[in-house]
Amino acid sequence: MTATNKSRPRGRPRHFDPEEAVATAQRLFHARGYDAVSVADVTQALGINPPSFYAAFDNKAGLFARVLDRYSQIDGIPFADLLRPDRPVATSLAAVLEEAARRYAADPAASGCLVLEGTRCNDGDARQAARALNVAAEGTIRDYVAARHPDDADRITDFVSTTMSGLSAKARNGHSVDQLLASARLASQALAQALPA
Amino acid sequence: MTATNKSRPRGRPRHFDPEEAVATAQRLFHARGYDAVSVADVTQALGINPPSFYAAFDNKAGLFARVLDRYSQIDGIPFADLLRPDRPVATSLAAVLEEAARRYAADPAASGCLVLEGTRCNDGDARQAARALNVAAEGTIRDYVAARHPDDADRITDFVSTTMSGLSAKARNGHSVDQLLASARLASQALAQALPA
DNA sequence: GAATTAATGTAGGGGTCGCTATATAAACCC
DNA sequence: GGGTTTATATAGCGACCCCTACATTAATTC
Repeated sequence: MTATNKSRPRGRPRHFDPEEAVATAQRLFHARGYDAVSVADVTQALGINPPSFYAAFDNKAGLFARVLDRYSQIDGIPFADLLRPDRPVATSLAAVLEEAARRYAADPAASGCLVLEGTRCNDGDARQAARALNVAAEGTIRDYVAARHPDDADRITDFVSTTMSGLSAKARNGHSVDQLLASARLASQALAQALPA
Repeated sequence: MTATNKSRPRGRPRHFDPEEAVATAQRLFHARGYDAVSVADVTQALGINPPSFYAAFDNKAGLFARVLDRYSQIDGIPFADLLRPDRPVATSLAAVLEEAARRYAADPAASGCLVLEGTRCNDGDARQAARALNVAAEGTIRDYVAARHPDDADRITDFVSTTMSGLSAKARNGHSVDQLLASARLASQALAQALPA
């Protein structure tokens, strides 16, 4: 499967797979939020003891950073695919919002956006890691908009980001996919109006 | 000032004013969020000891309920004033969003909406208290919209609520009043388009 | 005055938090 | 085998969490 068949490293071999561990931790963090997941929760879910955890991930925020990277690469919104230069900016942004609506409510056990929710946790390091990814995503959006609507890039990006934050928050408060989609489409109407093709 | 001059009650008189205490606690909760404020933080800010706190407010969530009531009566958005029957529904809702944008970023030390942020904390009782107020506010909006646009009331309410959640989240992440106002106005464009006067 | 009522201050219980010191176990190389 | 390296398991530290038992103080009523 995922066997990396190099000659084994020196000391005692690991009893668990760090990649699987990150995936498991992602589930926990996404379900309950960073603050509500304790290191004990993680170690128990992994069937390991605290020293193994700290040897592999340094600390709780370190694990969260790994989780955020995995999330943005695997489960995050594929901005590169959606922000296409061959169609109107408003159309691409509408696709982003629609994709957000679908993903944020797709799994009731992991609602909302892990990054956006992470930007609001009570741990400074974890919050900063999430904010960095959030800033990067906003930068991607802003650059895309600026290429054709330079004067509107900032406020359009703010609006899209604000809407996504709202969608994530409402997903966590129980809104269904249909409800989120309806809100996303209403927001997209504003974009279509503000960004004439 | 606020002296309620009735004949004093029986036992030893209180050393602190519960109303002032609620106001102080509101500041703390609004600044840091429910989870990040400890009972020790509150008692220290009030200059009292834990037993006095628990005698007056039962527990931390009990204090938060008092704070939420005070907030929604004094610092919350005045829906009754803004949702006026003498102007277009979309205009009233735009006024609500604009008011939210202004309030959420007015005080950098108390950004966002205390109720909306409270609906996402990690304490069940506190969360439920906040959600009850949120549900009530959404009901007010829904009833107002339904009077003239019954078929659109649900989705419009969802959209307004989602936008407010986004504004609150972004306020807490550092967006300025101007940024929030711009986003609120873009959202209002969608409302104007969806709800013809 | 004595009895009653209620809020106070002191002190700490019981629990969870993130994290670690220490010793042991399991692989490697020679 | 012996020596080295690395991950493990056991056990627990110090800090903080929400909350409370208990004796004391300050007001009332009688």
